[in-house]
Amino acid sequence: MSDDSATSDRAGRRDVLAEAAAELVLREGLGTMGLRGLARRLGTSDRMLIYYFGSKDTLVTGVLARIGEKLSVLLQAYSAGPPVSPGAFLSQVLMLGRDPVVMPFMRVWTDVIARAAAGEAPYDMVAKKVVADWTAWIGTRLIPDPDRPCPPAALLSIVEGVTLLEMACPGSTTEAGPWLAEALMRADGRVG
Amino acid sequence: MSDDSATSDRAGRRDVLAEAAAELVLREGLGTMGLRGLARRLGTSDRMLIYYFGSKDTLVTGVLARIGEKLSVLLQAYSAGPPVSPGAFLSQVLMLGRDPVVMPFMRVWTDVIARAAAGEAPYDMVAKKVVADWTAWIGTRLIPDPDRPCPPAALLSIVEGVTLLEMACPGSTTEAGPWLAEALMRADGRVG
DNA sequence: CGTGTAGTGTAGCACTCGCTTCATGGAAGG
DNA sequence: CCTTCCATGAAGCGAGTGCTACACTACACG
Repeated sequence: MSDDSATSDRAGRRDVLAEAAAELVLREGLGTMGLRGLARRLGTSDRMLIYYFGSKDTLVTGVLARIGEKLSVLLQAYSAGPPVSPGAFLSQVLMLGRDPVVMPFMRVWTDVIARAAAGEAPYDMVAKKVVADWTAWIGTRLIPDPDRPCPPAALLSIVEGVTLLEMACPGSTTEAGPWLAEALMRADGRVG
Repeated sequence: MSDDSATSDRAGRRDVLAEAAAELVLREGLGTMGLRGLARRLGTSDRMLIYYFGSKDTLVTGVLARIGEKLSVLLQAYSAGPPVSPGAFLSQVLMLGRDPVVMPFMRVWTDVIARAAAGEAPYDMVAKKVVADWTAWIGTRLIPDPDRPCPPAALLSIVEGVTLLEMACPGSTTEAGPWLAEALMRADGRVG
């Protein structure tokens, strides 16, 4: 019950498992989320995963929520600067997406959204929150433009599209990212 | 025993099944590609699908190839005009993607690419060809720009991203598409 | 007629999936 | 010591998957 023994009670053990699963998913992707395989990699059993999480769906949503928290901590560092134009933002985010620390998060989120697009539960629910969080964050990072307000979903679409294509056909988007960022920056400078 | 004849009953029946399956997938998505469910909707049995196609993978690739042929016929009509700028092209394609006839194709291809991104066979192989075909077609539709050649994958990324986000969170991209097209068109007009 | 052969229905195999049931070990508490 | 209850392993359930073995019909050909 004391803080140093927080890992000995049930909630603590569940937390440890969720954390380990989150690290595993970031490392190896969502394809590892079968109960038996996941349990084996975590050094436990499917029986115990159900025991601690109740169902696979709550396990998945819990692990993804934890991954979301990790990412939001990471993004704090990038939210410190001043708001920027859509083109500059896209350039920053595409650069950020190639950071080896951030890349696993992009891949997991894109995978979540892809599964949601296929109608797979519980990813469809998670995806709604992920998209909402991303658009909110993007909104705070953009210079407000009363003439042509940039919908955050526009930039999110580009990031998701580039990430998806890169996952499906590695190397196919090496030129696409920089060109898009530069094109939007050209558009930034073009006044109505 | 002359089944090497071009119009053998067996090849014909397989063709009929592939065509019906293609129509079904366009109508209801790739989620309907389980052998038993697919067979039931086609008025036959899983036993017969394996009999005519040999395996599910060849069935899937055959059906997707047929869908690709259908789309390329559709796109012929849009390949008649002169090449355009990236912004104009994006505007046209995003409009095209809302055409009720073309939309099912976009959804299927995006689903294929999403499954490929997850490493699912045989979609990973199909996706490579789909991406190659799309980039080739986009390449023929763009005005060559010696200064800033637009990588076709850039426009494909946007189209895939918008489609994916729209499938996962319907309505989330209603403003994104037009804004992106207009931004790229602004960039088109910006020289140097 | 008999013999083959192409098409098809029925049942089933071997596997994976999420999840449950049962039994046990072992520590906490009286 | 005995009881009680939490954590865990072993096995299994029911439904799903792609795919196969077998039997049967209908037709072709000698």
